[in-house]
Amino acid sequence: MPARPRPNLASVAALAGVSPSTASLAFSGSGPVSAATRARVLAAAAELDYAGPDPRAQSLRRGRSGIIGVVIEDRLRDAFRDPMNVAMLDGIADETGSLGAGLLLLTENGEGAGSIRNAPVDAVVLIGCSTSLAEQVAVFRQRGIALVAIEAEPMDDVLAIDLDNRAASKALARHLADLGHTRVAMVALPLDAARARGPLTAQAEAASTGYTASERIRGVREVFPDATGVVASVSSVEEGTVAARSVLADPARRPTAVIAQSDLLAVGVIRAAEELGLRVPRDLSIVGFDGVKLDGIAPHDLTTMVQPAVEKGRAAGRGVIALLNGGHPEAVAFTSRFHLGNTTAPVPDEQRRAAPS
Amino acid sequence: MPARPRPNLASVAALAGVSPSTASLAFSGSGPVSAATRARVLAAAAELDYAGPDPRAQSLRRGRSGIIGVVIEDRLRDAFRDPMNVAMLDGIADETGSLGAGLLLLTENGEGAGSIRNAPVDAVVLIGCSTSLAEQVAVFRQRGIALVAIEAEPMDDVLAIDLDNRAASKALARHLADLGHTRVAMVALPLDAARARGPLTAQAEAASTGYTASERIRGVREVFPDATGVVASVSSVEEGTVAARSVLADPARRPTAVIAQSDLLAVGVIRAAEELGLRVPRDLSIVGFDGVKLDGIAPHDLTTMVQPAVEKGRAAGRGVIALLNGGHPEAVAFTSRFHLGNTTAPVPDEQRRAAPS
DNA sequence: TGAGGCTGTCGAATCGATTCGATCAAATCG
DNA sequence: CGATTTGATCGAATCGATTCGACAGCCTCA
Repeated sequence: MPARPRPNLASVAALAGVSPSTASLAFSGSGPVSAATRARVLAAAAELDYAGPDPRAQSLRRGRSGIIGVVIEDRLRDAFRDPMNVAMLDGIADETGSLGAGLLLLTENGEGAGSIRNAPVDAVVLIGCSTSLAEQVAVFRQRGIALVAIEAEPMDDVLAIDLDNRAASKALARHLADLGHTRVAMVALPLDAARARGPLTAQAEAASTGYTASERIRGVREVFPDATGVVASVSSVEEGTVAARSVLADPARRPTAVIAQSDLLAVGVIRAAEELGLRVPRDLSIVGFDGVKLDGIAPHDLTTMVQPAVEKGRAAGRGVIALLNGGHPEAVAFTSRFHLGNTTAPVPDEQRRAAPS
Repeated sequence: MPARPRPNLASVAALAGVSPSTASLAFSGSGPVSAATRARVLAAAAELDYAGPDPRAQSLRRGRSGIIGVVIEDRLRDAFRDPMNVAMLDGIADETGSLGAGLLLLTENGEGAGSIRNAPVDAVVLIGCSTSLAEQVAVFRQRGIALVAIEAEPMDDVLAIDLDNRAASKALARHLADLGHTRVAMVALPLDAARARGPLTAQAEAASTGYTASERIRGVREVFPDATGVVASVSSVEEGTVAARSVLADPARRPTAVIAQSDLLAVGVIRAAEELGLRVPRDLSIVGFDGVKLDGIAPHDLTTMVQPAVEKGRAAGRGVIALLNGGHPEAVAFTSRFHLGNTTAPVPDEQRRAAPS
């Protein structure tokens, strides 16, 4: 067998005795083709083992690839550990699936071939991306690729899907303030692509490119201007424990409340507190963010802000579709809902006295 | 501004005063081009706001899109809830990332435009796919797309990455048998794409298209031919609880041990057992599968088989690369490792007496 | 000085399909 | 029965880049 070349539409057309244009119509179904002709074309295709029009050629000709890129500035493993990201992805898929488009996972690290800038996508959704992506965004814009960003610094020609991170964090902080807390520490999400773990210094805060983390910090600072904190390297329970250990290490300057920037981190903080023999919420109040349904933390019920993650993804998906249809969708802003659990309590009297020292 | 058309390589070349072929060389970097010429071309590109060669055209010409499809026969939300799937994905990305290729998430449900069969991918990795995908696989084969399947029924021209599901499950069953258990129930992974929850009937078992689930059942049956069971609709803690409730409902015919087909399900079983006031492992032994690092189940330490999920993904990724390079990689079979936790114990005497009834 | 080897550049074919306008036959209408 | 509409099919241009072979200079070495 001489390993004949892969069949193409032209060869199928030739075998069927029709022109390529007719064969194309027979496959796409759009256009007047007699039933007999279509049958002949399909038969020829079957005989040649032809699988249908080549998607690559189609996408060139049509100018559409049917692929939507999702830029995740993180290792897949880390990104998907956070249920929020998965939920958003699912929301996007929900909406764009009807369009018959697949989601292409793009991570920034593919430095080699510059995979991000060379991806044949029709649109791109940026999830939790830092402003350091500006360069890539510029390329997408040049290419005329529709852009949607979930929780990012506002950018021209980028449809923004936002969350009230600042106000929501402020509400949590206020809740703690109302309970009498004054010594409050934060466990923050990564501030930049480097994702280094460490103390939350003014310097690190100023240099932050992480929009979500920064906004949440700002919200807290509106109530507790001088709150200290540490930065986690990823949103996970383990990382929360590690971060909390350093926050709670010194009994002398131990905070009475910890504001974790995600529920996963918050659970980690609870674990660290338990390790140290602290009772939650009696000795330490803890709040999270996201509203993940966590299991395994019973009897605790985390006080947190519940955010509509799937809805954010859906909105992004709808935005993509609207943009691809030439529409001008408007930015969407979601709000979080306060959930009062049992991980916060008033500051005990002896702590209260110690506070102003 | 007359909204001039998007620039292409030809227009850039014209502006730079060179031929398109030279301009192409200037961009690709492969080929002898004088520094001066390259600079002129790049300057022209900048002036026209040209973002570089169009990926769609490149992929047509080159016959490669640089995209690797990952077929997940499930809703994204459900698939990514299971850390095993995420780990595999991460492993794949690890290896193929060097190739500068992105991962395209393909779910079977995109019935509309037939997105799966029309995806411009160079290779496809099937994860946890049932044999009902045979049709799609045939299309990929026709297209000359490299195929790798993780845990699937062996197929021609599909590189198999396998796990010792049957032997591993048998080992777990044997462990329970050695402890004296005879009344054992299974909580199985979904048997087909329908993912219906329900009892594990002989009929359902025979009709199963889920390779992994079937293999694990068979392994158990080699020790406990008559074990009963239920089928879960997805691998998650909640679903494990739901499934376990029905398994443990009737005190008269309650099993003394439950074999869950995933650690997530197993944790769900533990929860259900605790709900019913059963002590684990004293009243009920429980084993899982996967070796997920689960938190929040302390003081329990699940007895399970630890499987190398990331390594499976890596092997798949390497297989993809080898196939794309025209190689003939060999099938890989991974083995699981037994982990003895504290969720299994000998059958108590009173139960033992009741058993032969 | 002439043959041979590089280098830099260009022409033209090619990847595989889509689509607009043209053509031609058959069917409908007045 | 001639004119017009309708339906099916075909030709040819087009999408945007890559790449092979050819060609012209220029340098080197005998």
